[in-house]
Amino acid sequence: MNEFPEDASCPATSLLKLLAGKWKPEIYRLALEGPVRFNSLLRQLPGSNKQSVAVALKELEEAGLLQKTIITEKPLHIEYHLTEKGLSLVPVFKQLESFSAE
Amino acid sequence: MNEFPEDASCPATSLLKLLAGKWKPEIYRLALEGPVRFNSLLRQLPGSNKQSVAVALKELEEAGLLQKTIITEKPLHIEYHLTEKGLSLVPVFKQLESFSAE
DNA sequence: CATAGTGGTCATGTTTTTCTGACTAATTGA
DNA sequence: TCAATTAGTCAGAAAAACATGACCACTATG
Repeated sequence: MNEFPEDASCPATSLLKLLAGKWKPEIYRLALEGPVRFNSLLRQLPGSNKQSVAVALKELEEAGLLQKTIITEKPLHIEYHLTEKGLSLVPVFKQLESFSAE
Repeated sequence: MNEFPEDASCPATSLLKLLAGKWKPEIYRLALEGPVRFNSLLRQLPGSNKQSVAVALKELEEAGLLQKTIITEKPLHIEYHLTEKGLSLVPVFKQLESFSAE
C-alpha cells in the first residue's frame, strides 16, 4: 500500500552528525571565546585525547567552520579560529544551549 | 601552567548527540508533518530497520520530544506525535536545514 | 483456520567511533 | 646538550552504535 512513498532524506542529518562528534561541541564552544590551540584544548577538556581532538579539529576545519593558521611569531604555534561560516552557526548553537538548559 | 583551568563542559552536547542518532533527524522531520507510526516509518525510511527505529522512537520519547499514544479506534494502532517541547525545537531544526542547504 | 498487518523484543554479529600508548619532528629555554 | 613544549601520526584495542534475522503477541480479514 505504501502510504508515504516519498524520499525521507533529511538535509540536517550530516550537519548534526558533524556537530555531535566527540569533543566537537566543546571545541566549538571554546572557539567562540577566541582562537584555540591543540595542546591547550587537551588541557581544557578533561578526559579527551590527542587522537580525538586532532580528528575533531580536522573535521571542523574540513567542514569550513574552523580555519587553521600557523603563527610564525614568538613561540611558533598553530591557531584555529572560527570562519564566517562557523560564526553563522552561533544562533543555532545558542538555541541548542538554551534548550538544553530547560 | 594551565592557561584555561575552567570546566569546558558543554550544555549542547547531549542534545546534539540525541538528535544526531541514526534515523532521528529523519523521524523528527516526518513528525513535523503529522503523527508517525512504527511500520509506516520503516517503509518511509529505506535502509532502516526495526531495531534502530524502535530505539530512535524510544529515545525521542524519553527526551520528551515525542509522545506515544495508543489509538483504540478502528484499526488499533500506536501514534507518535511531537510534544510542545518537540515543537519548540522547530526553529533550531529549520536553521540546521537551511545551513546545510548552502 | 491461515495469512497479513499491527508494534515491537532479543541475541548476535558487524561496523563505526573512540581511546591508549608509542612514536616523530621541529622549536625553545636552561 | 638536555628537557620541555609545540603539534601531531600511527597501530591496535576497547567501547559504542547499528544491522540482521528470529521470534512474540495481538488484531483483522478472508
